[in-house]
Amino acid sequence: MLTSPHTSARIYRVALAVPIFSLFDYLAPDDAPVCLGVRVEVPFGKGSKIGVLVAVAESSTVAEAKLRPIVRRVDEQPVLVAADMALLQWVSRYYHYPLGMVISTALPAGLRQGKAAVLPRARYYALTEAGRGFDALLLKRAPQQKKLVEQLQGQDGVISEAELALGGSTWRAVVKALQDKGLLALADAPEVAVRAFNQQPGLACNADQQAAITAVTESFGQFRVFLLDGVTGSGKTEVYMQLIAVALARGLQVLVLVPEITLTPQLEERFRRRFSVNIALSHSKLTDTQRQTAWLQMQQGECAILLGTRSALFTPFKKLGLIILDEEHDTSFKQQEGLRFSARDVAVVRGQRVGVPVVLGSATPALESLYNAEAGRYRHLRLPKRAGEAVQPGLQLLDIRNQRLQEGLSEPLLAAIRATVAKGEQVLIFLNRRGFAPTLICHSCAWVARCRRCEANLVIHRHEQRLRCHHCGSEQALPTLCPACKTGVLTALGLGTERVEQLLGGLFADKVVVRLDRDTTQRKGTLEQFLEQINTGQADIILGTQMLAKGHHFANVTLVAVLDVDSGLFSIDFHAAEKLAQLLVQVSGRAGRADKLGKVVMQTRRPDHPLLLALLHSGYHRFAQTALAERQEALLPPFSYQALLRVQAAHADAPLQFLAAVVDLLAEAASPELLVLGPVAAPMAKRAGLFRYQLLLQSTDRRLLHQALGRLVPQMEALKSKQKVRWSLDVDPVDLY
DNA sequence: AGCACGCCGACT
DNA sequence: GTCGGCGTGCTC
Repeated sequence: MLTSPHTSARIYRVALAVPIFSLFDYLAPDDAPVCLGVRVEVPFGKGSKIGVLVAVAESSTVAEAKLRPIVRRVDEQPVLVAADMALLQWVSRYYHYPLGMVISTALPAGLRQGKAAVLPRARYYALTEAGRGFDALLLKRAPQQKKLVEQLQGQDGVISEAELALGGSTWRAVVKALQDKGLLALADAPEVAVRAFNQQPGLACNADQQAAITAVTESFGQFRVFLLDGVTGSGKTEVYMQLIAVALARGLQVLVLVPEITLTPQLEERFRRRFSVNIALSHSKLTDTQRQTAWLQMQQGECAILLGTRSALFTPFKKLGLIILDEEHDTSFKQQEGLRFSARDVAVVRGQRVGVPVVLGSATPALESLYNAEAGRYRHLRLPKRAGEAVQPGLQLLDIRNQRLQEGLSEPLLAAIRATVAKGEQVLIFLNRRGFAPTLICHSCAWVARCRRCEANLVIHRHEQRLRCHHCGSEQALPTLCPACKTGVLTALGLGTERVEQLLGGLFADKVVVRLDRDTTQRKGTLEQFLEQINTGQADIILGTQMLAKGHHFANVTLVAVLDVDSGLFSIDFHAAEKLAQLLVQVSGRAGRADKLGKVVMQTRRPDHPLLLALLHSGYHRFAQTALAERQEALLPPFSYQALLRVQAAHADAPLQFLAAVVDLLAEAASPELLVLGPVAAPMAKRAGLFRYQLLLQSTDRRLLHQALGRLVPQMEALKSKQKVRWSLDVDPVDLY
C-alpha cells in the first residue's frame, strides 16, 4: 500500500474553547477549498462546538478511529485573517493559555456561538451623474436638499444613513426628494468609511502638545511607542484628537483604549463633537449584539474609531493606523481572571506587528513604562504644563498621631472642610473601603464576625443591616447580640465610607453629602446622576472610593482629603507604593481646576515616610526614580520578569502537594537564573471555601522564564495531583494576591 | 469549559 | 424506593 488512510486524508486542525493545550483534529471535506480563519462546527463529545480552523495537515497523531468529519463550515470569509491569528497565537504562547480559549475571548459572543458574521445592512447614498453636475442654487427653496447636495459635491463621496441621521430627523424625506429628482441614489459601501468631513477645528496647542503631535505624526506607518507623559489638565486628550484627525485624513482607523467604562461617555462625547465619522464602542455594559456590531464594523472598515476597554483590544481592524491607550498605568488594563493579559503590553505587540505607532498616555506613568522610556525603547513625550490657568494643587501631609479622631477625621481636617464648604466650594473625601466598618467585634468576649468561606472579616453594612464578605459575596443579617457569649455588646471597629458619611451628615446637617461607591452606584445611571449633581453644584461634600479617582473632573472642588494613606504604605506587594503614589497624584488632579487653587490633605501616622516625602517635595517623577532604584537593587520588575502560579483546591493539603511536585519538576531543569519562590500560602489563604497557595517564578532573563513555563505547563497537565486542584498562571502579575 | 457517569443522603 | 448532590474523566 502506497498510502494509508492516515496520511491520505486531509486533516483540519481546529481551535476550540476548551482548557486543553492542543488543537483538535477533524476529517476535512475533500472537495472544499482551504481557508484558514473560518469558523467550523465540529462534533465534540456528545454535542458539537464552534471552533476556528487554524491549520491543515496531511496526517494526525490522533488515532484514526477517533477522527470525525466536521459538521459544517460556518463562514465563507475568515473571521480572523492571518495577522489577527498571528497576534492571538503570540498571546497564547506568551500567557501560556490555550489558543482556543484566547480566540474565544477575542470573538464577540454571537460569533463564538456560530451566528452569521454579517452586519445589519448599512445603506449608503451617493450623488448620481446628474447630481454631481447639478447647480445646487436651483434648490434654494429646499435648503436641506441644497445643503446635502453641496456637502456631497464638496467631498465627492458617499454618505451613510447613520451620518445622514446626524444632520437631523428629516433626512429620509430629503433623501427621498433627491432620489425622485434623480440626483441621489443608493451606493456601495465605501472601501473604508473613515472620511473626517465636518471635522471641527482643533484647539490651539502649546509647544509641548505640538511637539508631541509632530513626533507621532512623523511615525505614522511604522511602529514606535510614545509615552505621552502629561500632568492632569495638560491637554492629552487634545493631542489624541489631533492625532486621530491625522489618521482619519489618511483613511486609517484608530483604536482608543481606556481603563474604565465610566470614562467612555466623556471621551465619546468629545470625539463625536470633533469628528463626524462613525465611532464604535466596545465595553462590558453594551449588549452582545452591540459589541458584535462594533467588532464587525471595525473589521469591515465601516467605522473609523473604536473606543473601548481592555477586551476591545482584540477587535480586528481593516486598516489600523494608530493605537492610543489612555491612563496606561491603570491596572484595569490587566485582566485578572481567565486569560490574564495586559491590554497595554499586548497593544504594544499589536502595534509592532501591524507597524503602527502606539501612544501610551498618563499623568502618572507605570514604572515599567518610565523605565522603557529611559532605556530608549519608548519615546518620552512630556506635557509638563497645565493648559489654561489651572494651578497644580498643593499636597500636604497631616500628622494625625496623638490627634483626637472623629470617625477617622482629625480636627484640623474637619476645620479645613468647614472653611471650604463655608466658601461655597466642594470637598472630595477619599476612603478606599466601602461599608460601615470592616470589623464587628464583641466588646466582652472578643468574638469577631468572620466569613465562613474566606479567611476574612465580614464587613458591616449598617444601612441594610447586613454583614457582607467583600471577597466571596456571602452575607447575613447583622446580629444584635453576640452569637458567642450571648451577652456582650457588639462594636463596629474601623472605618468605611458609610460611617464617614454618617458623621459628615451629622456635622454638616445643612450641607449635601454625596457618597459614591459600589454600593450607592449599583443601579444603572445612578453614577451619572451623582456626577450631574456634583457638577451642577448640588453637592457640598463628596465622599467615595477608588471610583472617584478615575477621570472625573470636578470644577468646584478645592479640597481633597485622603483619609487612610498609611494602609497603602505597608503592603507585602511591592507594587503597592507605586499604586499609592499614582492614586494620590490622580486624586490631587481632581482639585484646583480653572482659577481656583486646590489643596490635597493626606492624613498619616508616618509623616516621615520616604515615599510620601519624595512625592510631596519632588513630585511623581522623582518618586518614580527612587522607586525604580529600589526595584533595581532588589532585582524586581521591570529589572526582572515574573510569573505567578496560583493553585486552589477544596482540600487543605492538595495545593501544597501539587506545588511540591511542580517545584520538583522545576528543579530538574534548574538554572541559577531562575528563582523559584515558594510555595507559600496566598495572602488570603482561604477564599470562597477554597484553599490557596502560590509559587512565584522570577528571572532576569525573560526568554529563560518563558522556556521554563513552556516546559512546565504540559508537565503540570500530566501530573496526577493535578486532578485535585485548579491552577492558573499569571504572567507579569500586577497583583501578587 | 461542558457534560456525562457514578455512587451516597433526604424526600414523595 | 428515587431525585440529586458534586467528585472525576473525557472530549479530535
